[in-house]
Amino acid sequence: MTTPQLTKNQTLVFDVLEKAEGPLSAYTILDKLRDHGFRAPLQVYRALEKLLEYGVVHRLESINSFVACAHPGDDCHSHGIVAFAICESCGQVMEFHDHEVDHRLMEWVRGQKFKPEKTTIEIRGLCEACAA
Amino acid sequence: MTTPQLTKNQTLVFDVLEKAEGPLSAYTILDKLRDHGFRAPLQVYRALEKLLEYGVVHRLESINSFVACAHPGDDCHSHGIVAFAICESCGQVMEFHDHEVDHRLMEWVRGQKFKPEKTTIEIRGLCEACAA
DNA sequence: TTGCACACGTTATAGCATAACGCAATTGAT
DNA sequence: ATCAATTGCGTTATGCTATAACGTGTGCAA
Ligand SMILES: [Zn+2]
Ligand SMILES: [Zn+2]
Ligand SMILES: [Zn+2]
Ligand SMILES: [Zn+2]
Repeated sequence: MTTPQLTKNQTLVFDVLEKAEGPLSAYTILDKLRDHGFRAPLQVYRALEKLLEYGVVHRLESINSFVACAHPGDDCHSHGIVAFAICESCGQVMEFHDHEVDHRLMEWVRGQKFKPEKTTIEIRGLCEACAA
Repeated sequence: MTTPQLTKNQTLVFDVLEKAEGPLSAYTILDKLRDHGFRAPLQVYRALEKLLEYGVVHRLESINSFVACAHPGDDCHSHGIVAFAICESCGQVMEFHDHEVDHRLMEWVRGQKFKPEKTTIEIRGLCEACAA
């Protein structure tokens, strides 16, 4: 997916996510953009929808939040499943991928003749700093 | 986790999930139990909390739903990560696990000194019947 | 010009989850 | 037996997450 020129709202939402320390909920993004004229959740959700489509933002299903892609310009997303480690204490997110994991999962779905559309791998726990 | 005797509400919720064809949302469970005296979401959520703790029910993070464990009595959950394939057309869920996937993910977290608490693997797509 | 696609704004509503209070039953120690 | 702690339960209220439905304006191509 090639990323077209972002619109004004898409740029605002993306900038907020990029500058954030960790993942943000849609409503948190909304609050951060009230000064820029945002008034309603849909303004955020519509921008997020496009940013997700372009692959520059990821949705963390297990915490209903969104995060800027940590590998911009990388082509990893086109040939692999993205995985996340999420610290439940400080909110830090690590994005990674593992071809062997991808391969095993895709072997399994192939055996089941299952047609995958979107795969979620999220590990919640404590990062090194917080576990100490 | 050994499963103690379930309470009345826990039994009702679990029975609904066991008899269901696929995953159910908490509010769908609530509706199915109104005839049995359920009036409020908390009655469902409190039962689910225990059932999840006992490991007899799983939560599907990507679709905000709950499903009865497909491997009752199995000890797989104690030494591996559970994965799900969810058909977005018919709602059918396949629960499986793959030691190699577990191993690779745990290798990764060990390398990062990340302390995992709960891992989610969910593949959304189309089952064989629905993809045809 | 006309039709279409798209971004945007707004209001309302739907869907998911928990806080906070109080009561009753159970358990386990004194 | 009594008291305290724990647990389950019921209820009301609230908060968080997400989308439906309607209308506006703009740019572009047929
Ligand atoms: Zn990414
Ligand atoms: Zn941390
Ligand atoms: Zn299971
Ligand atoms: Zn299906």
